[in-house]
Amino acid sequence: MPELPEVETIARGVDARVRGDRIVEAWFGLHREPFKTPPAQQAKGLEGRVILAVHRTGKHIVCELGGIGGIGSVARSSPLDESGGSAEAQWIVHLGMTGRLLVTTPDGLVARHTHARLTLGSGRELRFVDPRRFGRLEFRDLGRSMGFTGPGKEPLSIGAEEFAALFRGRRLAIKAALLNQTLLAGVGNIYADEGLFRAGLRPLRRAGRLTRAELERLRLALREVLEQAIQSGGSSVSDYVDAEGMRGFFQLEHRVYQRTGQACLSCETPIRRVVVAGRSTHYCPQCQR
DNA sequence: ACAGGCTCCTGCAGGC
DNA sequence: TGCCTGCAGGAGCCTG
Repeated sequence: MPELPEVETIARGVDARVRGDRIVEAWFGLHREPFKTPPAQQAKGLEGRVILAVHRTGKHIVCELGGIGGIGSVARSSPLDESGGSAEAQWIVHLGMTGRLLVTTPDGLVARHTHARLTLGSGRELRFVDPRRFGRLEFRDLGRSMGFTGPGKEPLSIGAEEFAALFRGRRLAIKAALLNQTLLAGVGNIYADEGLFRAGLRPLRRAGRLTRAELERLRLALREVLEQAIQSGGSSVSDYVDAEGMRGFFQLEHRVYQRTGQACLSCETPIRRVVVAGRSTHYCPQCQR
């Protein structure tokens, strides 16, 4: 399940392969509603545009697109800033649980559950594959709507004060709060568990009851684990692969996630599993208080 | 306003 | 061997 590190890895990989390329043709499979923008409208909006940059916001992949027509936007001398600078449109991809965004050669075998194929000027294709269809695709014309900013704060850059403020007065479990994308954007089930373990905090503690010192441990632990995971190319637990179809390696560094019953790597106490906010949650009853 | 639960969807594992 | 059930979960929606 792609979370911040996996999405970051994919966005970087896609950016490296398609930046400056033009979308010649867009094809969308006719499925019920894996789309936030109707498929026909997306295809119409995408065709002819140059991909200026691809980056991550929370768990979303944002493709910044130039205008239709002239190649002025590619040929510009000043480099494009991360937010897309003079982009005129955006294609926003959320991978859900099982989504993949792949850059392939045109003759590459079309995987089952391929819902979108963007044919690029270079001849390559950008493909969206999503068996479980929890993913979402959205097109935004920036002349008509605001650029995508994401729902919550970025865990890699948020400061201590702002982080603490997110949880103040909240009665829900800290684990549930971490999964709430309108607070922090990008943390999912794996990194919530791993961050809480590294911070030594029990997932069921009420968010608003954590001390300032505990919250600061959590903020730093999350940042550390997310950065390490990005270094490793993400975690491949089910079917996650990057833009090239390669698996990540951070699953080898998981200390609690999906280690129910196994010895804690710090104290050898068996790792416990409980359900919080409908999600399996793994923790060490000895190390986490 | 907030919190918790249900729902979508498919693939896979486990049990009989 | 083959079928069935249950489980995995991000996020939107509904309810209390």
